Amino acid sequence: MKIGELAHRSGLTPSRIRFYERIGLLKAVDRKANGYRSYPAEAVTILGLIALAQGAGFSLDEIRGLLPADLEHWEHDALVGALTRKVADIETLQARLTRSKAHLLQVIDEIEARPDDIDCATNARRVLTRLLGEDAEMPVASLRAKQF
Amino acid sequence: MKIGELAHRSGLTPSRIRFYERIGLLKAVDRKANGYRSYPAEAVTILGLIALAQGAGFSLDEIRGLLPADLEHWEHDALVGALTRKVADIETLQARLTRSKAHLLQVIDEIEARPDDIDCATNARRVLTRLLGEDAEMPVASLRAKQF
DNA sequence: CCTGACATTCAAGTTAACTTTAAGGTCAAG
DNA sequence: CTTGACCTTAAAGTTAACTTGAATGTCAGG
Repeated sequence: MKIGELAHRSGLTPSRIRFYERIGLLKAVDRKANGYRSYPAEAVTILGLIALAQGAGFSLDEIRGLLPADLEHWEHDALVGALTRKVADIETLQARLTRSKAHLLQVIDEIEARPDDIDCATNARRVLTRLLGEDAEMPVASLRAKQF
Repeated sequence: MKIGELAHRSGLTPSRIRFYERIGLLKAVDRKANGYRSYPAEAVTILGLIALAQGAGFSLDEIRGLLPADLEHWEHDALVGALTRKVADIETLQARLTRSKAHLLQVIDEIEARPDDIDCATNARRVLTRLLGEDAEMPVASLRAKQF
């Protein structure tokens, strides 16, 4: 299988597949006489697995550390450990998101539920003062992504 | 107030404050005769607000579009709209994280609960086949962050 | 008057995960 | 024998949000 077909079958681009090879995520593959890469059927599975792991929140570096040379021989303990840590990471992030959401809803409420006897400027000051009194959180990259 | 003191009081670095000015997030500030920036007390509030908004998931671009020239005169509708959209974004991300977590836990279980009459390689094939049959998710940047 | 802690600018570097560009080889079909 | 769809490489560009570096200026204290 040439790289174009592998790209088609895995849903990745050829440049991405070559990139993965360059950074050592994919081991160097056989070449035909003309220099073209020639992939075994298993490559589709490997690429699918990489995409899957990425979707679950693993970086390419992490994936490289976990992906075995042979798809049938995994380092169970390292793998289960990494999966377990990722679950914990997700839980941490979920807790943050829950707090962020509650904060945002509170601000929306404070803006919309302003009593008639308080003018906008005063209400703005009030909200600002309360907001800046609480401890701040660090940015969460994924919330700024155009698409997720 | 010079930039060093503002940095100290806001918890940001001077370079970051200058950077915010350069990209138009902070309007150009008064200068002393020697060229040093001279900030009003309000600047601490503005920077605190920017950091807060970042923590809630807003990009600097988004923040620039929402921050008013005068902290007491906000564009209520645009602001409430943006806050509401951000809440929706958070909910979308939370749903994804919940699915990811469930997937990870299922994989952990399939690895650990392998029946004694099935060998590792067979179990690996079984898990892989099931995994790659499901529809994949796109990467979530925040799960790969070193710190969050 | 000198030293050290500040301040200034502009340009370039950082990170991750790719894509794009440029310049060129291969090959089947018409 | 030419066209177009592939393939190759290496290097540079992309994005966001900063930081770092280089070269230089300012100023208060001893």
